[in-house]
Amino acid sequence: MTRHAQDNAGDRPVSDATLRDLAGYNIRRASNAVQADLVRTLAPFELRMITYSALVLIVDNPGLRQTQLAEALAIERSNLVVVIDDLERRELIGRNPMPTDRRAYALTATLAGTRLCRKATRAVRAHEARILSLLSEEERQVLASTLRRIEQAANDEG
Amino acid sequence: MTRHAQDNAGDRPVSDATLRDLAGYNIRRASNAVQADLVRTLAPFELRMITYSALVLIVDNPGLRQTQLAEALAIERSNLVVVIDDLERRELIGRNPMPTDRRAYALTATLAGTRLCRKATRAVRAHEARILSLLSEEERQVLASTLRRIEQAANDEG
DNA sequence: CATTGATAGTTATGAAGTATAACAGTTATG
DNA sequence: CATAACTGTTATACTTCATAACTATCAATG
Repeated sequence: MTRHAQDNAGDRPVSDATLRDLAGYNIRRASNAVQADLVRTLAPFELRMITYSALVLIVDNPGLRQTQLAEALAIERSNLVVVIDDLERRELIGRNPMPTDRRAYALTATLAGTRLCRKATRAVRAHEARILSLLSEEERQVLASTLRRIEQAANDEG
Repeated sequence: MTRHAQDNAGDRPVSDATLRDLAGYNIRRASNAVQADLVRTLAPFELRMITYSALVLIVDNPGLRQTQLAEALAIERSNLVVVIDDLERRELIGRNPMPTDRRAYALTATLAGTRLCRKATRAVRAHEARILSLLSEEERQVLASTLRRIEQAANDEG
């Protein structure tokens, strides 16, 4: 594919130049690396990525329904159930009856849930500060905006 | 967590402002979206992401061993086996004996494999051109370089 | 050169993530 | 009121990913 396709019988370093030209490859590699690190950051709080994300959204959007939350997290309703079960069992959130709709639950964080969320978010921010220490504030802004445009464009393709 | 934590009993849009402040969240969302789209692009070639990536690396680095390939792809040796099995069954690559080491295989692409690789890469590039059409050439370069620095920093954390 | 330890590829297995279908209870609609 | 649609749930299967254990082979050391 690229210029230097040479015999690799010896232990030459493997060239991934073709793949490095692809944005999808670079995004995925970076995502995996950051993700793995985030998992370690959240482990002390006994939170997985999805559990943490759900908790944040519940704290920020008290009263939302599970269907809304699943959509915001871009996961299936059915897969959200165990996540909510976990958070509820640990009394970090509550499933409250909705007066207007007896099918749905209004999700709200407990005081403990709000506190844990705050602590975890501080840890995640500290972690990101280390990861992004090489980037200027402007570069971070540009990165965020670029990624959002890519996400948008990719979703529109479907 | 953020400024506007308001009751969401109605159907207000869900705010993910706290998570959007996190680079890890933005990277993951963009990665998932692009990934899903890439899967669709590769489907006509009956290639999955990992199978495609493996094929590219074999074409670009003829003669490399499976352990080298697994490391380059950042997956476990054991999980690479089925990928190589698939490519070999379809006669896109070959496991050749290594004269210097009878434990290892020298992986090489067949003519059909090289051709398929070229066609698939063209399709992926065309797909990326659509996804990235909103970005200037300079923005793409900046993105690639930024992502690589992040990947590097995150890996160094471990 | 024999023994010991490391390495390449493989297999089996389990954990985690993800997608689909079906169901009961409830709400909305014609 | 009857039908359709929606909410949360369960069951299920498929994919991805990591780990341990195994065979065959190579490398190193006494």
